[in-house]
Amino acid sequence: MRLINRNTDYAIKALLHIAGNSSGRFPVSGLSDVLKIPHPFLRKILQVLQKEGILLSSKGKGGGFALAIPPKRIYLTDVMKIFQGSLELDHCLYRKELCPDIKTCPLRRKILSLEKRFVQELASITIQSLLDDKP
Amino acid sequence: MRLINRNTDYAIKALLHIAGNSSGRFPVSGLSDVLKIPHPFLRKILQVLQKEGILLSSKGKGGGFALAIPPKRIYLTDVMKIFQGSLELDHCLYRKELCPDIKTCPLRRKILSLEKRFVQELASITIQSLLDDKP
DNA sequence: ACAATTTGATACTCGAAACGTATCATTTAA
DNA sequence: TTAAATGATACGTTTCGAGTATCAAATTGT
Repeated sequence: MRLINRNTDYAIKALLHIAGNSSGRFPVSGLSDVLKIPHPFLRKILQVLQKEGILLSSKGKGGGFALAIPPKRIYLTDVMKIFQGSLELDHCLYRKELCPDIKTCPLRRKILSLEKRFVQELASITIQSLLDDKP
Repeated sequence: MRLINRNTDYAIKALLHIAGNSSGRFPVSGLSDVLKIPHPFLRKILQVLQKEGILLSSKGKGGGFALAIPPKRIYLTDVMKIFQGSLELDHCLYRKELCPDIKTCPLRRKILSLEKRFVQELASITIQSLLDDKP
């Protein structure tokens, strides 16, 4: 079972680093060294975060990335949605289509109710709350 | 996010059908018609459940599968473990190895505690409880 | 002006896992 | 003895996650 994929994981690590070291701009090269994430891969991730309005970027010498919004407004679930799509736990897939007994399937009903609470708890996690938790 | 994969989903559907219609033996052919699951695929799934002690099987004419244990002792999490491996939500993978900052990663710590409660709730679901919930 | 450094955009490769099929052997009831 | 069932296992196909490669555009220090 995979709750967090690598894109999300790397994105969170990068955001934590940026949020925890408030100097101006963070170029990918520095981040990829510190976080030990392949440079081109991290770069693609940060570009996505920029498009989504979570990071600011500036080109050229002295350029790099910085937070576009304060850490307490960057939610883990937002990042997950960006890199992993919907947070729904059950897809009830039936060969490309929705499962035909989506109305009556008791498994689906149970899972949906558990899911709701779980996602609510997940939704309370922000970059700021993770920073606060750091040992 | 994929909580339940197809093997598990099909397995649960089959178990629900068998548990909900107490006649002697259920051959794969009948089940695959009713549940609209490809015959050879379902067959492989039921064979696994037999090996795991959840189903009994008998060969030859009039043969088929039946429950080996009562529905209230067949747990969703057992079936998930059989077909999906460990239930852990976070793997903290870092290129095939464990993430190097597994001790300090604040994301991991948070997720672990949420996970624990979630799996506990999942663990209360049995074939019997799903049957009871049926509309 | 220019060279170095940075991001923007996008196409591509690679491998593993999920999903499903095929086949031959064995058992059993009628 | 034959038809109907499972046992065992190998194979194929598709999808997706993970990571690479490359060219273009912008910015800054000299």
